[in-house]
Amino acid sequence: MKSPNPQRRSLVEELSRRGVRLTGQRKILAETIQSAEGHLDAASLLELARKRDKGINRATVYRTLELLKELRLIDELDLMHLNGEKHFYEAKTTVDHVHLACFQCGRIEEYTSPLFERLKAEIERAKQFHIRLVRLEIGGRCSRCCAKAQSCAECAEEECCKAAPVKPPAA
Amino acid sequence: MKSPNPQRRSLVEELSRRGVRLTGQRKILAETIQSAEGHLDAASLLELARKRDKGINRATVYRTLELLKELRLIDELDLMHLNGEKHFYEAKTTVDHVHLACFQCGRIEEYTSPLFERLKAEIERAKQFHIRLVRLEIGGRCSRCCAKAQSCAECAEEECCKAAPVKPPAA
DNA sequence: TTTCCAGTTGCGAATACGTCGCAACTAAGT
DNA sequence: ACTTAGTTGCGACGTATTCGCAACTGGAAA
Ligand SMILES: [Mn+2]
Ligand SMILES: [Mn+2]
Ligand SMILES: [Zn+2]
Ligand SMILES: [Zn+2]
Repeated sequence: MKSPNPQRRSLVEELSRRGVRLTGQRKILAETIQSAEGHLDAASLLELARKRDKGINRATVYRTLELLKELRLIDELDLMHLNGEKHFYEAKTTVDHVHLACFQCGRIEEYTSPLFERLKAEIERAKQFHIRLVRLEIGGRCSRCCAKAQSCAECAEEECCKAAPVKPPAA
Repeated sequence: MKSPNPQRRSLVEELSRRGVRLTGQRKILAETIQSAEGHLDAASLLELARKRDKGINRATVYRTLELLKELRLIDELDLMHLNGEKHFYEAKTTVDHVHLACFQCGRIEEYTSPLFERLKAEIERAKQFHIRLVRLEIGGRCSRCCAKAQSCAECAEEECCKAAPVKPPAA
């Protein structure tokens, strides 16, 4: 579940570079997001941040997430609302990635593709739309859960998910 | 803001075809969603449905949305949470479409592309992931708002959105 | 260094959105 | 018509997020 691409600068560096006031809370929150292995929701972020500063408040977490979103240093995700309506956050990576959420086991996978980049470029051209951020989220059944399923009874009026052979992405 | 592709059957037809109990409320809600010009949130759907049956309850709206989602007759959208955390709903179309939300004017545009279809196919193959539903949402500035902007001062450390010439999508 | 203040924080109450349990109701099969 | 499993209305509840305001503080200026 780790990001497929490294960030150029740390979130904290990026904040000071942009003249944002660097409070203790912001440093802790930014570093916590950056070093998290997965995708954090606001509550988990608060919990982790409190290990470093017991006093950090929930409102500050939300305000900081808003700030980082605005500055496009983090992305906000739904992850298919597999469990409640909360949102998840991750430090932006150098190249956008797709999120795949398995409805059966809840695992989240990530995927990048030149085809995704081409699609974005096409949209900008065709619609003359200036893209600021992109979210491609997919729900379904992961390979592991597909393999476990004996038949495709769960697939409901649809061709089996085990049919396709593995093949490397072609741009 | 209307769907770019027609549905094969009406939602109500689809419900009875699948042996779902057809209550008055479900008929009204399904028809309301289908005939809506835009993307409805739960509150708007309730309001519209109440024009036909004053008694319809909020809980029924949420339960029906859940049902229609499960049956994959509607899609759920965030539309970039331009205004609150609510979700939006629309009848599924024959081919998936991208949603483009303008942060400046709030307009929602839709877009389909063979490239999008190719990307989905690639993901299914490469990750052996059985896709059940897809949500590609993009936030940025629409062509109208790009045209209105004198300079790209708002674009913030980024190339201007007016640079690219119009070109038809190439699959 | 010390001063200063715009910007930030903690707090608790408020809001927004969605969910639940349960008794009353109804679609649809017999 | 009878029956009953599934559905609804209702109001209370839960969870995620926001807000107003007084106290605090980063960092620029003196
Ligand atoms: Mn990710
Ligand atoms: Mn959402
Ligand atoms: Zn799985
Ligand atoms: Zn616009």
